[in-house]
Amino acid sequence: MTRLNSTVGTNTYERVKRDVIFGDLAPGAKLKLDSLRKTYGASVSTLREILNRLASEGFVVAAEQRGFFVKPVSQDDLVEVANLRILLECSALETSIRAGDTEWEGRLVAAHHKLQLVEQKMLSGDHSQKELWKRYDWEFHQALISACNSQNLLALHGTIFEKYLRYQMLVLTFRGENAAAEHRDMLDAALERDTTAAIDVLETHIRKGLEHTLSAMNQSPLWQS
Amino acid sequence: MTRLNSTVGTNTYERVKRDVIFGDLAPGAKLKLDSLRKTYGASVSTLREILNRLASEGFVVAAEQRGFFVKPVSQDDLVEVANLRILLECSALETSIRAGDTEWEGRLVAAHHKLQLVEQKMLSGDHSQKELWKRYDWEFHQALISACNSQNLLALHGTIFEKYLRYQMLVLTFRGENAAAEHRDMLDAALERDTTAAIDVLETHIRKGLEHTLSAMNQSPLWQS
DNA sequence: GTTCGCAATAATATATGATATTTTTTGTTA
DNA sequence: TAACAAAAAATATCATATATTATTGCGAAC
Repeated sequence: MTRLNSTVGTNTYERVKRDVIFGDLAPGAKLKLDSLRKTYGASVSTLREILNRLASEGFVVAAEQRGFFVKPVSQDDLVEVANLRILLECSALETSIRAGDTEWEGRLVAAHHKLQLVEQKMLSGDHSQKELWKRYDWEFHQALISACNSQNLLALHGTIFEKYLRYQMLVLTFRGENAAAEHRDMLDAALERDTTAAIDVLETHIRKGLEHTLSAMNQSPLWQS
Repeated sequence: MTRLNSTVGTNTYERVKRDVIFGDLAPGAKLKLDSLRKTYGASVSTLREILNRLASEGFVVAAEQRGFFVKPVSQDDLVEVANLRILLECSALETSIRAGDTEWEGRLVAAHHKLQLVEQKMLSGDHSQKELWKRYDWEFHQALISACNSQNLLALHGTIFEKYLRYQMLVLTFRGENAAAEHRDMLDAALERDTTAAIDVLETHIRKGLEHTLSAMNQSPLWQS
């Protein structure tokens, strides 16, 4: 019973990636193959396949002949990632609103409903389900752009979103009522097919999230690399 | 004497990637590990590392338990790639023109000079150096956006550019005087810091290239997947 | 006679442990 | 303290074993 996925490689890949994104593997940390072998219970070659994949996605840095490291974090990098998320997600949102059909609207309200429930819970003080919250956040944003008709764009956006998410998980804070309101506004604008309004809210949403994360990074001198 | 790069992995990676981009490995072809082992003279594990990397970059498709395939081509995919190139390259060009210094201008004129020389040669009938031409084309576009101040953006653009290039190599045609004129216009606009003009020419440049490639694909029914 | 289902076999992919190379650390001497 | 050699640790690569998928051949049913 090794999850639903069949191969050791795929399973371990997801575990390692999750551990990078959620900070269980610290930024900049050396990834010694032998240690990983013990931690994840996979062979060196299998782990190397995984690390190579993660390196080309940018979650890991590969240094020729000197092994692998968790990708370091920096404020500059965060700004780059946020700007890229704005560029990709806004562009995808525009075509998605234009092309979205009834099915799309259905996905939208469904995703927002689930997200909104968790957000309410967090607003009332229950911060126990951060991972679930972030998953629903991802699903909502994903639903918004899902009708953009470009697999390539969706794939690129997916990785960028995950990189952005990593920074959010590192500072571990919740922007509360504001973020929830922005999500509501985006849903409304999308259903009304008000492209410019939707894009506007989305850009603000990301920019505010960026500032929020940046100032949280400034608070603790850990990330000042 | 195995090139300048040290490891077998890196060298073979570049060879395989080149063979995908230049069509020596046909779109959709099965990549049997044992055959590859003979062709490239690297072990199966090393090759799997390479194919995993190429898969996450989108040059190869990995099918769980059924191996690897060269990424198929299609007109839809080409359109996606071209649109993504427009999105990324225009955005990068804008900030690059804004932020570029004298060093940047130097890189620009140097890159254009080299490109222009090869283009002249091709215009006068000498089509013997397509690979060099494409390399200079890449270097020129790269130089234009090199001052955009985002490693993340440059990396993403790099891969998209290579995917676009692959389609151009598959149809193997030369757009001639027009493309050369557009390159000249871009150089001029960039040096004059005329952002909108530069972006305008760039977008046209890519759109015309797209149409050119699409119609070449329609000519031969090979790519009608 | 053809098609379908099913076993046996071959081909292939995945995963592992062992070996060769390279880098890093340690310890000794000038 | 610096330079350098030897030892240790870690990476890169390979050959091989295991698990999965694809193919072939055969017999039963239509």
